[in-house]
Amino acid sequence: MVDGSDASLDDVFRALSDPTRRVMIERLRAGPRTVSELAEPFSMSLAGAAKHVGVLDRAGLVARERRGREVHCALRPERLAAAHSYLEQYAEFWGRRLDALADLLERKDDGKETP
Amino acid sequence: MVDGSDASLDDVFRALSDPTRRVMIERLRAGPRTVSELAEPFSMSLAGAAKHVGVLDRAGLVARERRGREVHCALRPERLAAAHSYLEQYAEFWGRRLDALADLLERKDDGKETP
DNA sequence: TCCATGATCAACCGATTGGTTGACAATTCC
DNA sequence: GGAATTGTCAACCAATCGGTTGATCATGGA
Repeated sequence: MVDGSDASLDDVFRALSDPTRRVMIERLRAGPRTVSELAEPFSMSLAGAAKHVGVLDRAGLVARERRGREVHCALRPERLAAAHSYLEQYAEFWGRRLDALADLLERKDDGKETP
Repeated sequence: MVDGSDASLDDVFRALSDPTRRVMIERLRAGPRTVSELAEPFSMSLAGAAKHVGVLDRAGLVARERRGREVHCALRPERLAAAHSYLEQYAEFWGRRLDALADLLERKDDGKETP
């Protein structure tokens, strides 16, 4: 179900709403990284960056695994796919309605019974 | 550019991270709605709901247009499409890597130079 | 063995969030 | 004109967020 009240989407979209975290995710596309490696591009304390990784973890977007004294992180695609497929609901909309939009606003609202 | 530091994605994903706002967006798929109509399903003050509409507006996800004493809202697909195409970057990832993920975590990290 | 490294944790801070209430403005209807 | 409807605005509140610092802990390398 791709329902609007799906609580797990809250966390996924929230996690994606921060540019620091999006950059982390993008770097993880190239393969696993340690927390320190993920933190390196940012002028930020390690603890701060590790918090971001924690958010990504709790959102289910990355998996952390301790290996010795370092923690390796890998991208988990499932939740990203969930967010993607949520938005997919609207693909039809922006294909079909792109031009109709202006009219709906400027003229009378004719859309209420047009599902 | 579908870059991680795109500031407008911040607002879009942030707007999508709230279930109230996702429900509003989904109802707008069927056609334009007034602020009151959007507020109706929720046990929340009108002012509260109107704030959510404001967030959606500032994120570029809906367009508001005052018509008489009511404000009509319509879905604007462009930014939704932007978010969708951002996630599209990863479609390749979850296609190609779905099975590789477990290995990357359990075994040595072999992914660093595999873009 | 000693020390530097990698990471987490707890406490704290200012800013933002989601929500409320109350006042207000504009429009519509009688 | 007067009253009800629709919506915004400002102020406020508790909770959360993004970030810091300092302490701690385990591990790895000299």
